[in-house]
Amino acid sequence: MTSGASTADGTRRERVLAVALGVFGRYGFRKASMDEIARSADISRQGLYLHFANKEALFRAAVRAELDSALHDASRCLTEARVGLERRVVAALDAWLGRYVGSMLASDIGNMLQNPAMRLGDIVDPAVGAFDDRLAAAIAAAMSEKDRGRLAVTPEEIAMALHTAAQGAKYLSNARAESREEFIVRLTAAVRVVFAGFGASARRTP
Amino acid sequence: MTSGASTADGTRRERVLAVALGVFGRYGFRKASMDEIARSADISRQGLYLHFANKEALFRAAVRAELDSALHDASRCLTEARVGLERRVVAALDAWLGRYVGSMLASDIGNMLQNPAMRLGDIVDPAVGAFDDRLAAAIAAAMSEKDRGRLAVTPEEIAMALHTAAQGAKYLSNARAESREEFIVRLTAAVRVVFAGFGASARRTP
DNA sequence: GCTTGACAGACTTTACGAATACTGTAAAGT
DNA sequence: ACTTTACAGTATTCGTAAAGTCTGTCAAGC
Repeated sequence: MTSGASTADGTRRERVLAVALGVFGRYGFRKASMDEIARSADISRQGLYLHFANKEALFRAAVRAELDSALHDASRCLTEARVGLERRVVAALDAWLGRYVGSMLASDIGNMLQNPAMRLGDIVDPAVGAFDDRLAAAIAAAMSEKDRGRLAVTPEEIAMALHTAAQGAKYLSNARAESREEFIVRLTAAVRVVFAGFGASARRTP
Repeated sequence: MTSGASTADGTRRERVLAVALGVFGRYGFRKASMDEIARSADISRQGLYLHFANKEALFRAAVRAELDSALHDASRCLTEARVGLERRVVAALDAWLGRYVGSMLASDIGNMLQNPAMRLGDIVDPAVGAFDDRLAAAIAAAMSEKDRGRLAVTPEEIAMALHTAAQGAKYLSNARAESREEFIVRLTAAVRVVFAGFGASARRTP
């Protein structure tokens, strides 16, 4: 096998993407330069062009990798064994939305993702959908049959509402220049309320 | 009495404040000019200085008036007779946060209010507190004694969570350039979920 | 009680050429 | 599989100077 190649390739690629996202996050798409990214990743500028056709392709790949990673982390939080639903949901929403809260990136990555001008819908929308699906699945799994009949809302609706509330907590914390801790407090308060009405099955404490 | 004066004063003042808020909202504090505000309000620029010491005083007065008005509207929504709590809460949150959703004001008023650089905390914080209080009171009033004992969260916590969720709905609708209708759909979905667990008393339909 | 006109000083915008930086491509080297 | 060097064409930044705008204040007038 020409073995080491593809593995080393993968690691290097990942490192480049992580570095690139940091630079894009700090400076925004326009002001981030290929040269700065290359230097930060300790490769030549031309090395970047061997992996990515152009600046936009690199940016989109970095966003995709970041969303994959966040989705993976959030999924892991949701499937944690022996932890109550409420805690798992808070952890997952924090992994999904809280990453850059309080880090005062000049042009916040989360905002870039939502900005229609960036045309990232084809990358972001499926990731958001996947997150909502897993959140809904975790909620459904924790709901008893009884709950499912009794409640007027579906797990999907609960997941959407939690996602909306988490977005609000993030917005408020960002707008008021709060720390990630304060974000988590806001988030926890909202999640607690959503689950407060849903019986003991949802509030099992670890 | 030197009667007409003070009444006419009040009306004129209100008109000026409404116009000023529009101009501040469209252009932001810096780019909004006293001249533009004066012309839009059909008075002379110097007339403004007879009522307001300077640009900042005018801005703060306009913000105060806007918050008073929004708080008044929201309160009215909350005390509407013969309407279920859920609908009243949606209407109140829409009155409180939804006013400028979808109106593509260059520098959205809501964002100005949250921006610490604007130093509006002494005006905004009490108004936000008052809104939360009234929201909590409306929720408390609709909760049966039984509910109050059964639930693990207070009306105040529920109000805060609803407020956070509404902020999230607003952020998402703004970021994605959605209309106010779409904002209300998001908002309603979140409110429905929060109240879903809280028994029939909260979901009485009108 | 409000208007018009005028004014100083601070600040912003515009214009413009020179300097610099960036992207994307290519070729030669290790 | 990557690096270095080089290059064309374009975009961005920088320094500077002139023109313009804005705030806040004053005086005179109805």
